[in-house]
Amino acid sequence: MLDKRYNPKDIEKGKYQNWKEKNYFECGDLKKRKFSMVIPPPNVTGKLHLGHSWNTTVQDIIARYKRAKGFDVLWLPGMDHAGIATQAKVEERLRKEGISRYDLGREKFLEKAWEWKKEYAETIHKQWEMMGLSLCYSKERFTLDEGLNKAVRHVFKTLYDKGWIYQGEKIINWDPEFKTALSNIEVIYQDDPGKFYYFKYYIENSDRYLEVATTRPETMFGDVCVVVNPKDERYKDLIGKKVINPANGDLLPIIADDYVDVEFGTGAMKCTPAHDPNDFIIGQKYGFPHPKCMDETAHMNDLAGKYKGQDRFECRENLVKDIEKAGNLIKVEDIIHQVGHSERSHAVVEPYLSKQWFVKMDGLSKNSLNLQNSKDKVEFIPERFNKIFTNWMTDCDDWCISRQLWWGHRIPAYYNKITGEVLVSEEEPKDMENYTQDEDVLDTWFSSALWTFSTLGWPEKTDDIERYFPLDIMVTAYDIIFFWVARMIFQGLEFMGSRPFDKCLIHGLIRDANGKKMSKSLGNGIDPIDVIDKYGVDALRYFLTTSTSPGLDTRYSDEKIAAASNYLNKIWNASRFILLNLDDNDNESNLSIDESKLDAIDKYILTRLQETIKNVTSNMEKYDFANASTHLYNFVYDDFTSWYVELCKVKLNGDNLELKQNTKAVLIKVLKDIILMIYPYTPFIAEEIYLNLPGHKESIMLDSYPEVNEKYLFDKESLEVLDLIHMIKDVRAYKVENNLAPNAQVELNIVPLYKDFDSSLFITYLKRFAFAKEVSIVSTIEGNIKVYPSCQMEIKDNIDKSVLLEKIEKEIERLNSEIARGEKMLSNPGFVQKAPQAKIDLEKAKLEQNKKDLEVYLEKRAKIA
RNA sequence: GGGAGUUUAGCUCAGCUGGGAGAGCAACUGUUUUACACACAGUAGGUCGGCGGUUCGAUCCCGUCAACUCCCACCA
Repeated sequence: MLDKRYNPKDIEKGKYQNWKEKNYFECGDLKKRKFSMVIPPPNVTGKLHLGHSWNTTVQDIIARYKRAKGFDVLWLPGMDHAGIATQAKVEERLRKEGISRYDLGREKFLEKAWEWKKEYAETIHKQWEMMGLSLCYSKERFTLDEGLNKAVRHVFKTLYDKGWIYQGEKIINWDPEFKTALSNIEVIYQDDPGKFYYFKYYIENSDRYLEVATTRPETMFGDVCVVVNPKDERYKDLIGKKVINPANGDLLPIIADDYVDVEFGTGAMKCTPAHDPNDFIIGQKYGFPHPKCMDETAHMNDLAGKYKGQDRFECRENLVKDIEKAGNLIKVEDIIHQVGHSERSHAVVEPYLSKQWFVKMDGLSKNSLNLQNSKDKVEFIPERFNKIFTNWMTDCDDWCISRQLWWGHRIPAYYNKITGEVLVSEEEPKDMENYTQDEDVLDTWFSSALWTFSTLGWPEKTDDIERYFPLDIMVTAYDIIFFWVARMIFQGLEFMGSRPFDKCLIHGLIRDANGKKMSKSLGNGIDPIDVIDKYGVDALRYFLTTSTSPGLDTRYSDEKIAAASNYLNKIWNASRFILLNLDDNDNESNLSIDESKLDAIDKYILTRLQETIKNVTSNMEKYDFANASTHLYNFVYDDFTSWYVELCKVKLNGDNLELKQNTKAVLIKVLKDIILMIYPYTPFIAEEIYLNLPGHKESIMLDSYPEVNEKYLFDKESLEVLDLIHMIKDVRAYKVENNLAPNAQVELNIVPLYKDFDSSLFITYLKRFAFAKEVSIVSTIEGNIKVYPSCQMEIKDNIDKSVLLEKIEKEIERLNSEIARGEKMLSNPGFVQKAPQAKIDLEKAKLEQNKKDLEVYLEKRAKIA
């Protein structure tokens, strides 16, 4: 039997281990239709946050729902080695012990990194368990495991042979802290305060000078020329002459190029090919060299003369001071400008000329765009994210994939020690002694991009690939559409020849109560574990998946979790009440519904139940879990606990044993369906209640999702019970209005409006729930009248005529305005001609009813007056 | 500079293909009614951001303006 209180901690205990041990999470039943998903692999860098909880709960709901719907569900778990992020953490840990990765050397360092991975994998497993995720653990993968490495090598080699992977010397985004190249999307631009320095560049052998402005004076040591616009009248005569670089006295030619904007700054631009992508293009165009003035840690090199060894910002400051002393500083403007920072280290990214590996994007993106224009496209939910995806695909730069790190897939390129020739090969060359392997590793996302099929054993031809690829759905937040979703799509297309998943369900980010992003530095992060401790995991899961709208961000709030918890408590207690009413000999068979004995109230709840199953299911199918849950919530509160369970108490306390038994059967039936529908959201409480129901299976995980049953749809009885409910409400309101106690006794008269009106139903329940001393069936009503579709009701009282008249007057007024509205609508030729027939009929019926009601009230008024 | 999203009750948000706006929390009144005070019964609260258009009819469709948020973009 259920405890008096819903206590999440107690009921969550042991369930997960049990499910896991019984292999309920595993897939492989070939008799069933397959449904497959892979988890977006979390980084092995730390604890999971609420964003993960959200993302994985959505998937768990899908997995559990699909299993209950009879699918063979593969939900593949795994983790990401997260190159830069993890390496940074490991290095940080080492630094605390006073050692650097270079002290250890590559091999030893990697051992440390694997230790780290092991440690954090354990943490992540624990958190998955805590969240109740029904993952197929037997299929678990890691982005750096042997199989995935094989896939990576194969992909690299294939694309290289095709010419779609190449090595090139380009300006890339350099992270001077982690000393590695980054891809464009790993750079975060933010508005930083900066300075715009205006310097005098004297014309050679002249007193005249050119004003040149820059935000990065330290790069002046890498300058090769000054560029002006050929149309710029101010400088026309200077083109071809030379100016003196105020940083080092070098002579720089003045050249002309359209690229320079006459309006911007001084109209004269210094050009540093090795430290700026645009300058690089200009440098190439005019055949300038491209000297670098910094080393890989963004410290100045030989070119910077006396500033050698200084950090770039230190050099900037010193250099400006020196130029000022020399009288060549004109002014300094404070500006706010966009500065690129490394996504991981947050260091200011240095555009830097460097030899790196790239993935050529034009062919891959064209294929993806074609896919999205075909009927085989990946369906984004919500759809607008397709546009985000295709916009990005339409013009994206080549993808820089090499990273100067150790933790990751090492690039399968080998350089001949003598000739320097490059050999790209999936396996080490046989004469390895003649080769050295490329030192670099691949961008983490290179392996993540293959996650949808490499995890199934590709490039081997495995049964899992055959059965589970392509995946049915991918669930992820919108912030990694470019990093991950896009790359999975083009790689899936390239190597598997099809979209990697049919649908891509995009959700938002979780924010704090004020709408701010949760972050460590702000200290506004919420640890899922704390929430679980306080409210239980079911409440957290329910909150995460129901108080959100597709594709939008959501705010965390304690109140919302508390509300979820209250809801679960409600279900708990309703279950408890129902179970308390069972006796020892009740079992599955004597609790099956006898349809011939259903009364109006049973028919009402069963009808509403069918409608609810229909609405919930259709929303589950659309992956709209918020909407689905709302339908269930309303049913649970309004129809089931507020009315049906309350009304049933009459029958349960009565002495009609047959009726009582059938009522219990209906209660159990409705409760069971509710539990089965709430189960994907809140598996723990659902399992606990489920296991207390008669005729339960070994676990709710083995039962199936409720289906609509046409034989439980009843119109007339539903309508009558609805009227009964309205009557009870009206009587209650009447009492409040007249300062009567809630349980004050009243006398009621009822006029049935049709022949087979079930008067005993109304009498019984009005007595109990409206505290009616007496309910009489009459043919006409003298006093305080209320009108319903199936009957009229009078609350007998001795209010004086004037008050009664006033009330009737009010009602007449209301009806008149309703009738006026209806008549206006129906006499509008436009409406009658163009509105759908159903709407016209509805309005006509409403008008008729209102007219009828008005007549009743008018008659009443005449009588009293 | 381009693109997307948001704007509905005091707060957080729903509102499904256009046909008289809803929930949760908060507020107010009442109730220890034998599942639940984590509850029940009831009440109050909204020119659905502004303007214009389409339509018989607009919170919903179109245009425009405003505010906020986010993404993308090489302006030195």
